[in-house]
Amino acid sequence: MTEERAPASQTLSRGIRILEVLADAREPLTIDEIARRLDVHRSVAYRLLRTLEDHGLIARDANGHIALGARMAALAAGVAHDLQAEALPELTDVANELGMTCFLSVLDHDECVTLASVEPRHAVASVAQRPGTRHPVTRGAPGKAILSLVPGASWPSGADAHLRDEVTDAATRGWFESHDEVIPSLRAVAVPLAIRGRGAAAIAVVYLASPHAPAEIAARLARSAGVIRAALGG
Amino acid sequence: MTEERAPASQTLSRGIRILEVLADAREPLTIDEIARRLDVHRSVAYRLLRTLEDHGLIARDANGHIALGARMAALAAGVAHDLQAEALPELTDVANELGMTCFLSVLDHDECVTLASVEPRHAVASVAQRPGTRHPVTRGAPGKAILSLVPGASWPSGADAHLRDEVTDAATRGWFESHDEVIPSLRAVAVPLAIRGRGAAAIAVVYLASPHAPAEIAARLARSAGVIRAALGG
DNA sequence: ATGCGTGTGTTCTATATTCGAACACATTGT
DNA sequence: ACAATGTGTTCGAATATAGAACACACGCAT
Repeated sequence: MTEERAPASQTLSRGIRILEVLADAREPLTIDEIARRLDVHRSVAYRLLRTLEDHGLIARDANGHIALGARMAALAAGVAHDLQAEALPELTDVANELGMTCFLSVLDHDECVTLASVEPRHAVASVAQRPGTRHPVTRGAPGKAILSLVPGASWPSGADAHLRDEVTDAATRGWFESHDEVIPSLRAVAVPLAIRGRGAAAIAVVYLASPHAPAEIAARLARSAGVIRAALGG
Repeated sequence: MTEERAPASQTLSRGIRILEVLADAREPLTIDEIARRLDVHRSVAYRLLRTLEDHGLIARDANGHIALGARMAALAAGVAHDLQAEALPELTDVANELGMTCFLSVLDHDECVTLASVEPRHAVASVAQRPGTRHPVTRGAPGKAILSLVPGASWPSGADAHLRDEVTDAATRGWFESHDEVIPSLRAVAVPLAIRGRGAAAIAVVYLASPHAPAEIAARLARSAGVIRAALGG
């Protein structure tokens, strides 16, 4: 059944799993605890940790406990670097004009990952879409906007017929909205952002209440999406 | 001389170097090019890349070329997670009250890394300190603020006597300023942010010109620093 | 103090894992 | 048609790694 033909590197895979474990854990961990969670011998974890430390990806606090290092953030700055660079000014403009948190999301397998976000002056809440947050792409306006760019055949398994109809319907008008889907009582409006040769993306805003009509918001987002796409030759 | 007794993991180190190479390269690379830059056999790079791909840390564009994947951003969100969470609302307040970009930096070996930044409404420029940017800690106001928290013995090699005097002088008044140090014609004001058991950090603002006196700005920053430190039990 | 539990760092050998060459194939441009 | 470039796969040899075992430091209870 499971056509397991993946000749993966054991050592590298374990090293990455350490990073994943540390990102999940909200607190610094000991070597023993990390080895336990990876289900490897402690001396293995030790060598891997030493290597990660050499590269600055992890750091030890005063107690010797281990957490992700600041250089992880520096590495992540290279993700879709040009897209972020072009999108950020636009996100800022939209956030300030509409008074809403505005953010950029991209597709990552079956999840919707926020790459950058900008808060306006009177942010309703600190529920701000922090960069790096992710949730299933089948939920929320940005997710649906992204799905509208993806060939139906390669949709994730969580997509039912109802979702397909909803997405294809909204795709014709060019924008998407959601309510209570990712964060309770929060609304979102999103437009897809397709760039040549790059994965699907979307820009969106979230808000509690707004003087603007959703269609009006969508029009503003679409304008910025056009600017970004033009800048990247998409 | 160099007591090289670092039993590091070759495989993991090479895998990480791939990520570093991809972060540096502003464009997607081929497997051959990556293997060339790592100076390893292509089949080695291939297996490592396959593993990185399994974990979502890299992705291929339409041409099959390779770039950092969105999940890198998700991983990086775990860096100093609690610090970021506590600092972000404060950064936002400061940015909006002073009308300047406000950001959080931490120490990473001999570099100053920006973890989070917030732009105000009327941002003078999109020179916004993007999260992940880094520069030598010996330059700029945030760097000096961070250095003031570091025992002199463990200062980086780039620190001369002049810098030491400057930092110790400013440390007594509690805040730091710089001009033309990191970005030409830009000024910055920073205050140190020491948190129990965690690495040195600082919050700062950058601006071109300001109606506020530097001391006034510093006082506002210090207030937020106090709030953050209190929240984290530092 | 003594013992106990936990955590870190180091050394060592068998072997599983990785290395690197070679092959097959697709694509692109000359 | 041919070379040039890139990708994916196989395979034996060699080496980097896995995991056990040891030495040590620290905190905490008995």
